[in-house]
Amino acid sequence: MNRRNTPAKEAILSLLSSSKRALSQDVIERQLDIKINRATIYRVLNRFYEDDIVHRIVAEDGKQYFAICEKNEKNQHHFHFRCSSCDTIECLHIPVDYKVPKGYNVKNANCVLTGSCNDCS
Amino acid sequence: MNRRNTPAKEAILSLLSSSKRALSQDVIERQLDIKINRATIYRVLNRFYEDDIVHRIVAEDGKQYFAICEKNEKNQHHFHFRCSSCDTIECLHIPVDYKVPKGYNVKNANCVLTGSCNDCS
DNA sequence: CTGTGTGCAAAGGGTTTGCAAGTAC
DNA sequence: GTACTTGCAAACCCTTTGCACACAG
Repeated sequence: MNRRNTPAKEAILSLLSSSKRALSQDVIERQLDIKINRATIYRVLNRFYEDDIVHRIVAEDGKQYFAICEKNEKNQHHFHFRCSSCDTIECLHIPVDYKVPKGYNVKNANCVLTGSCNDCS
Repeated sequence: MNRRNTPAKEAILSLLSSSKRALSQDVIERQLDIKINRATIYRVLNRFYEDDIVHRIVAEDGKQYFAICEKNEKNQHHFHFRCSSCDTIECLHIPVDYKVPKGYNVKNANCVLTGSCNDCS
């Protein structure tokens, strides 16, 4: 399964790279300079996710948000903060600390704190 | 906005009370003895949620799961564990420990660890 | 030229809503 | 009797899929 470079991928990757926040498909579509189809955006994001280029957060609103994986936190679970006022999600760079009962195996962590951020408080 | 006791509410509350797991609407509908409409189940669950009778978890699959609030953990955020093999969610009774940057205000926490549980490992 | 990527439209799955009929109190 | 509840069907929203065409390598 080879991957090809296309304008759509470059645009989405560049947008994610320049954003401090985790973005959802609709926000990405709105912020892109070029018009890219909804389905294409999802396909590109899912490929980035498979290739560990981005991580995916599912928030309380049931929507998926995507953010670039920073090198030093790759495969490292961290908290996310969702501001319900400005409806953005940001990575808090705080590692998630937990212990699970014996026999349990954790593969992924989806931790989102919701409230109001510094700008909105 | 008064609340009335109805067979639907009693049945759903009793099912949630007897379950060790957080349940989604489809599972609730399937496990109920009496037939209750999908929309009604959601309305009852949302009312329970407003009244702090249950808490709501949104998992990576984007679905809502509901579990009875235990007295001693009311308003206390704890981890949840979702087993991707048997597709159940359970409350881990492990408090979520975090600190947020200055000016941030946390109202809710939605923390789900995903992996395989003791039975499925 | 071959196989990956894209747009479009439609389908899918979970959740909510409008409305008329039912029922708790 | 009044206001809350329910069932039904349809609407909504986010995400995925099928298919034909476009295009990167």
